[in-house]
Amino acid sequence: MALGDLERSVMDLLWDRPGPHTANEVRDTLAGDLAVTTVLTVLSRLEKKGLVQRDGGRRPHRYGAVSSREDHTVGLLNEVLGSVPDRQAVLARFLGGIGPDEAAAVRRLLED
Amino acid sequence: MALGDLERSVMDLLWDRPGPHTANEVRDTLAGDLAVTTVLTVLSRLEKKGLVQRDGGRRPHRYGAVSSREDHTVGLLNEVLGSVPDRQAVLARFLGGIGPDEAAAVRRLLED
DNA sequence: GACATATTCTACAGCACGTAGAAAAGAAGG
DNA sequence: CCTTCTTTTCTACGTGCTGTAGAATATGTC
Repeated sequence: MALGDLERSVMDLLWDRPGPHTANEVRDTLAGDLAVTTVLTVLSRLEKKGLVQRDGGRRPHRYGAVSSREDHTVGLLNEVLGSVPDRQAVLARFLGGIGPDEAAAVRRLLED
Repeated sequence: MALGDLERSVMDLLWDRPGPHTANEVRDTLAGDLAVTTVLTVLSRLEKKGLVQRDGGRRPHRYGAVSSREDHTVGLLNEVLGSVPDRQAVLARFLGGIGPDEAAAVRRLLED
């Protein structure tokens, strides 16, 4: 599920700042001057997409990211890789394109 | 630039079959019963997106993919990775999630 | 030139997203 | 309990993208 610009900004905010947030906090932290209802709409859509979870126990409700930015991004990577018949071939081209420093890092990451 | 379902089908077709194709060939190969104009519209949009190139020398025009499916997909991967502040952290989680066989393949791919 | 074929223009419906007002629901204080 | 403030939900609209294709135009063939 692709994200729009504002949805993305909200997710970035939730990822960057720890803990659950109220809609008003999100609005105050976001750039620009949005209405709270706008933020609430976006948060609801993100919730429906499974990216945000809401604590609706007490008011105001608190919102937080369901998974980390890294896990979410890995999901995107696998989605992209799933759209292709030869995953290996793509990885080959990808690895061929990364710099030597990053290649070393990848090698290091594979020790386990 | 994200692709719609039909756009994706057309790209898959151009990637799977070699050589440039006419709009009619594309239409005949695609599932469903689309009008040629539909196919032409999609091909034009894909051309505008830089994914398809057209040989408009003789009629009917011939269309082909600009880059391989693998190169295009690598571009998508890098786009996804570019949206994140810590690329390395995402790669770490990604590599942690792949199977041992694929990890071995990646290791092998890094020999060069 | 008449006819067949191919391409471009124009158009529209559906959907996702940014955006927010109006209405409803809940809290808080007197 | 009644009023008032805050928060949430409903509803709505403009825009841009995509699937879809007819109408109009251009090009090739005989």
